Amino acid sequence: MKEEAGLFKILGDPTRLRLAALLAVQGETCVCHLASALDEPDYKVSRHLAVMRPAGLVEARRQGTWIYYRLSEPKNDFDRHLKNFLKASLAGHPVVKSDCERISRNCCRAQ
Amino acid sequence: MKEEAGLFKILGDPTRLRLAALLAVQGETCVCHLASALDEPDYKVSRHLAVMRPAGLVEARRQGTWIYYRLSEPKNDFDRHLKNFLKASLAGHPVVKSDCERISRNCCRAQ
DNA sequence: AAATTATCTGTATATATGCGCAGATATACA
DNA sequence: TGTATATCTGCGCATATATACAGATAATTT
Repeated sequence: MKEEAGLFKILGDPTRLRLAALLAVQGETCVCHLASALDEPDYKVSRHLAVMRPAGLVEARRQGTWIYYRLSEPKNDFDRHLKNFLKASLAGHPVVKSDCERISRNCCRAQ
Repeated sequence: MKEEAGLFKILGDPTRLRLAALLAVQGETCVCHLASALDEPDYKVSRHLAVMRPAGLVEARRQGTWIYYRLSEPKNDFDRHLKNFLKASLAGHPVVKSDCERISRNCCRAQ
């Protein structure tokens, strides 16, 4: 049960929950886009992603200077339920919606 | 978003997650049954319930010496999704199953 | 009224957590 | 090689959290 609780704990921080919701909605996104979406400093976003990563919540892929993060593919039933829950319960949330809109298209040279 | 994250945070402790799952499966249960189910001291269970209560996760009802706790009725879509998620993702969990079985029928005089 | 059972809480302690700054690392490009 | 951009991390600080013990409160029973 400790593992499941650990996932809840990680999502129990507003910044990390916003990141997870954003990734659930937007799919793979680079750090600078995530930071501009949340309007938070890059080091803060990076720190939180570094917490989510070893827990298996997100995975990263480097492409040149940028690092793209995405929600991990669910590895078991709990993960699957969790991912569905995140998307279903937060996709329509005002904060998530405005985070999506706030993604700056010129904070880095990607796309 | 702070409110939703707050709920995750509260469930991000193994003891509280077990309590929530147990209540989701068993329905209304008194503190001494919960404590015996989790095999944890009553004061510990009580403390954690006291954290869950003001967050609107659980509600309590006194009946004589005993206090029965139950998951609150969902007050919005997020709550509804959360409750479903808890039940769907944890009802079959080994820990939750054995917690259910460990509920002693003689730790107090209720039923 | 005293004893019993169930539940809660004040306090101390140890540990964990989030944050911001400054600097490090990595890649790309001129 | 030097510069710019993107990302990460060591560190110190302030705050939050979980736990255990002892004692408090509340309802019940004798």
